[in-house]
Amino acid sequence: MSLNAQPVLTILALVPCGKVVSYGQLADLAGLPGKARWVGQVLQRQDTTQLPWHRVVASDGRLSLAKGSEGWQEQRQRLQAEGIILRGDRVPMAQYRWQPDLAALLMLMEY
DNA sequence: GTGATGACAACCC
DNA sequence: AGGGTTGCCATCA
Repeated sequence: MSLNAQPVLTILALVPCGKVVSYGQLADLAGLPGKARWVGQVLQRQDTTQLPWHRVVASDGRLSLAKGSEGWQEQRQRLQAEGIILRGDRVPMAQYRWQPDLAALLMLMEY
């Protein structure tokens, strides 16, 4: 049986504007520790047009798309549009990493 | 079953 | 900072 991407998509939808999460962090929050790469596959396959897909970056703050590619540029632009200031080609994770608050955690327990 | 692939991550020079 | 290595794991050919 293949894994269910729903939890990942559900949690991604909770990431607030101006904040980002890493693939591994998203996997952890979805109750799938160690499946960071799989999260990447999900974002690539699913229709993310209604989700904040651009708020998912690598653990070191880089955008996991070919540097200079179309998608890379769009993600970069979207992040900046939310007030995120990139340093070089990276997002300063210490400053912008999303830390779910109590309210968010309670929401996660609902589904 | 097996090997290759990738929108990952943690190390180690 | 930049580059290479290793571990990881679902998919797919």
